[in-house]
Amino acid sequence: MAGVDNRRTDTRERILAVGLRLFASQGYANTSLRQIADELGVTKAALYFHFKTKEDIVTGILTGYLDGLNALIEGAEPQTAEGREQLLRRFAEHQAHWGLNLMRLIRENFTEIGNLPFGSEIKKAFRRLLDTLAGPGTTVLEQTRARTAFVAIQSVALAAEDKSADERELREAALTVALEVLHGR
Amino acid sequence: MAGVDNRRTDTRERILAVGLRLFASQGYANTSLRQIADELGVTKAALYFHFKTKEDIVTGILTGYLDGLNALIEGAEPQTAEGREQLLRRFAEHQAHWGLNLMRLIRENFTEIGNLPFGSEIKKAFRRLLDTLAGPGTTVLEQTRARTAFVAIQSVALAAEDKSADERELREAALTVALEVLHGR
DNA sequence: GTCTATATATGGATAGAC
DNA sequence: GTCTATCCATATATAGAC
Repeated sequence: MAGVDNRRTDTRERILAVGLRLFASQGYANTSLRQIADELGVTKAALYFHFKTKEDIVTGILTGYLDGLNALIEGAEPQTAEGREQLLRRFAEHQAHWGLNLMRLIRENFTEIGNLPFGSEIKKAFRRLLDTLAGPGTTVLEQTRARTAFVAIQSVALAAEDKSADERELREAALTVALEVLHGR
Repeated sequence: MAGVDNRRTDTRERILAVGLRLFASQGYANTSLRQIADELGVTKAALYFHFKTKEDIVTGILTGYLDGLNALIEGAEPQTAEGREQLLRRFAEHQAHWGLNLMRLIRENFTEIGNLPFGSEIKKAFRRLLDTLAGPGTTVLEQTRARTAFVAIQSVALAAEDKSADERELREAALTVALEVLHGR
């Protein structure tokens, strides 16, 4: 039957999970394949059965996130204030869905990730998101509002680092503030 | 006379300048001493006359920034709303004074920098700044406002990346939005 | 799918001459 | 203050056995 003989068919997923955690907490360049392999109880060579390069691992971690982000932007209605607020809400949900470690990997390792070929796609998506969020025919002040709303959502990862408050409460507060700043309350 | 025979007494400063630019644009781990040396037209070994380790270079880059930041926080009056707004204004000036590359080095390489011994001091200072900015006896919502005001100022570096708008205008808009978000308009 | 062994490159750092 | 030469550790990646 399906699912019976897959004792280690999940190795690929486990590599992605450990890679995400280590990349997020130590940085991409500072995390070696040996470290990932050790945590999984395998050797470095085993990783190369599942991924051709180190970069392929981080690509595997980020690809679903990027696809969802692009879908968000694609489906937005940037002409109306309601449509832009809706986009901001969906972005907040998207961030919550992918979790704190992925948020940290992207935001707090922005240079490292953004300089990778795949990472530049994420940078492009972020820029499209900011432009869409700001709306058409935008002033610098409106662009600043959109950007601030965007980083307000992202900053949940910063707050959740060593706070006693629970993540859900932090997300709700961040969304509240982000929404009110988006169009000047 | 002083200043006559200093053809290369400024090498130390030039190392810091090139290091800042490369660390900010490529990341700390991804920038080799060889690359810094090449841009200066010297060899790696020459760097070791001026700095004992690679880490000492990034410490030299960040130390003035950290001292100024701590002085800001020390001199703040966190008991009143006016005092907290004043702190935010001074933080904005401080960021402007140290420039975009240093802002990027800290914010967009947060994991790499923050995991260095010296970098953890900056993380601590940021946390003190956030706490001070939020004021005494703070709710989650007020903490979120303080954090959002903080990242709004930081996000100038993100905006200045490929925009035609001038840096000064971006800074003013960021401060305006940050101030209005700090205490809920 | 995972292992051992190894090729190959590059990094930070030091010794000692000039 | 800068150079050449080198040490040494660690990194990614591959070959081939099991």
